[in-house]
Amino acid sequence: MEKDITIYDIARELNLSPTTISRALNDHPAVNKKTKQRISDAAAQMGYRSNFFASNLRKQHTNTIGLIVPRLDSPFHSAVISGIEKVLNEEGYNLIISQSLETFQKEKSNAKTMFDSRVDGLLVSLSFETEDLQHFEPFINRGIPVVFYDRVAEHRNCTNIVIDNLQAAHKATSHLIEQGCTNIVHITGNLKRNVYADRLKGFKYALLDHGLPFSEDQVILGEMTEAAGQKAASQILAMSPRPDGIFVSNDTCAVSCIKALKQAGLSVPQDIAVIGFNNDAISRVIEPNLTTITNPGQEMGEVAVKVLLLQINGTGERIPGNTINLRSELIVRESSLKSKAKSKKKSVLA
Amino acid sequence: MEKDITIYDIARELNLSPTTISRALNDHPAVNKKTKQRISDAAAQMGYRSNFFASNLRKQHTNTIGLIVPRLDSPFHSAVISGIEKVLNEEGYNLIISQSLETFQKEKSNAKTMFDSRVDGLLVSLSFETEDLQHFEPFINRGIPVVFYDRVAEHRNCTNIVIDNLQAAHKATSHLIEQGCTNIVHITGNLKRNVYADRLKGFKYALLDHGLPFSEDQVILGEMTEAAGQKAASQILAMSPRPDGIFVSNDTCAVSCIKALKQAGLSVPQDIAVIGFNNDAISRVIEPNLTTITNPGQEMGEVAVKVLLLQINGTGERIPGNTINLRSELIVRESSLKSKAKSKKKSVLA
DNA sequence: TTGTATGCGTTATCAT
DNA sequence: ATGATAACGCATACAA
Repeated sequence: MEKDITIYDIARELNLSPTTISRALNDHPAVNKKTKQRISDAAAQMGYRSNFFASNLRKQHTNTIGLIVPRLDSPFHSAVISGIEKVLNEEGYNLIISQSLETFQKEKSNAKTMFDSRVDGLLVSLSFETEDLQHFEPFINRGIPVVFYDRVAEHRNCTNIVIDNLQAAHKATSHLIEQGCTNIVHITGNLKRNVYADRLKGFKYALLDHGLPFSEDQVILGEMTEAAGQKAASQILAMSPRPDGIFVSNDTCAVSCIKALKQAGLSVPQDIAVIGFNNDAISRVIEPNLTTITNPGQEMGEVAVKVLLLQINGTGERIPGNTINLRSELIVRESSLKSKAKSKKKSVLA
Repeated sequence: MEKDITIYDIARELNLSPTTISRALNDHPAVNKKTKQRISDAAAQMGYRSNFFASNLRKQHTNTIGLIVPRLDSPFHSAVISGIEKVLNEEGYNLIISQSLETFQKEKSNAKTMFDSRVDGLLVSLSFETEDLQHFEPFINRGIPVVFYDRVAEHRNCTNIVIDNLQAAHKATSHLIEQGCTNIVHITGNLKRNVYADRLKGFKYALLDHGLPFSEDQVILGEMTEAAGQKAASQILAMSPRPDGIFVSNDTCAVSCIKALKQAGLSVPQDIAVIGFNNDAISRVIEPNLTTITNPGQEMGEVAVKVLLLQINGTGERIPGNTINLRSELIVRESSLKSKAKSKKKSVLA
């Protein structure tokens, strides 16, 4: 349990002032190259490590950015975090993470913790239940940039990173219609969240654009979990006439729905075509493979953090109320392919 | 951009000394109850927030713990992190995370960052390539506790949190043998890592215990990725005589292997029975559903961090070189059930 | 190019 | 029960 060595120790060792040591270690231009070298050698040799806390205390910033995420154990958010961590690590920033577990309450308390931790910037994907953005005001008021991604909300000064959910949903729904579906159900999440509200809009507009009727009965709202998918399936099975297509707002839910449907003796896509969302690994495992929409988590994380860093090191540019759209596309697999589907024997057996 | 308010501001406001404010805010017993109340009211009213950095600088600890994990985008590690975050959040600790991406190099650099960040404790699951534990010595030497989980290594002073991989593998292999398999292949990862080495041992011992021969040809080493599963499948298809059972060290790999096998016209479990590892969601989606072994990620995370916290707040107990075993069990599903498998028509169609 | 002096906000020590 | 003072390690304004 040795003692930490400080710039004072190095200064004494080299007969220099602590100031010079500090400057050299921070690569200040006004330090002699040779002195700089001597100092960095000595520092390395003596096992010096900078004290973040003293430095932060002095500089009034933390080199830490905060992330509030609905849940950690989701393939999409894992990918996002992976992207964030990658960039941040290269830039020498630290990341602190907390999960809201989809509750407003927890999200508020997380925000408070982040604020008290004096993060230099905040990355947020909103919980299902979040009602307003009050809890982020302290950041805004102090000029601490906040960037929302995926589950976003409009706020002056905050940038949003998203995909075009409306368009994606429109594409998915249109695809179902082109496959011959005329009675389509949409399973989605809490409409407070843009992602679900926008997908519902895209769903509606697509029906409209193809001259199909829309009624509220065609929308099933839920938690988008495995259990929710099962429950939705049984609701769908009870509908009459039975729907011939389903557009689900995530793959987890779509997959469990398909499982339940198959168990009930239906065949996908012949009896019901299904489309999911996110392009999780699971979508390539379910049989039939799931048609879905890509949601570039890793890229979204990278972009979000880059935008945040840009604002932190603000070279003036503010980008207020701006939204950045990332590309996403429909990946067509068997679960929606009514036309090309060979009349498999499986359908008979079920 | 208002100015931060400090204990001095509160002190001035209430005509007290900063010392008393500090004590009150830290719930020091030697402060009058009523004064305490006045102070905490004033603090709340004035919007005071403690400055971690000043406090840390003074107290010489950070209330932050570090986590080094092979990859963030894995269901198992997501679950672990979820567990860790949950406990830490309750205890008022911060978590900083970095991923080694399975390389020794990156793990070393991560460790250095963590050390420079002056984490109060470190949680680690080793990368594939890690050769030694040198990079953790600085922590040990400074009395900073390090806890390994899942991918662990023996080290004086460090606690390991694991499941009994040997026993689990033994159970899995025995199950295959009981199902009538006599020519079993084991697909696993880098044997530097305990998890893979122990599973291989369990595999061997099970064969031995049932009087079956073992040869090195029965072991396929790989990255345990989706691609690795495919590759392993083609190797298996080229073997003669063809194996009738496979025990795979993770579900991702097992699933892609099954997919390839099916594509080649084989039926699982009739032609080849398969068992995976981890009980990821994907194991309940693949057809046939995958027999697998539970690996309690969330619990492992919780236990690991609790042990770490115990050592940090060291009430004397050291638990050096100790290992904590968590329960895990075999979950039997269709992919290994040769005996009960109805001769499905699917087998004929393939 | 280098050095001196000071303050960042807290907490520990030692008084009262 | 409360207060005065110093110290944690660093970075900057100012001086030389």
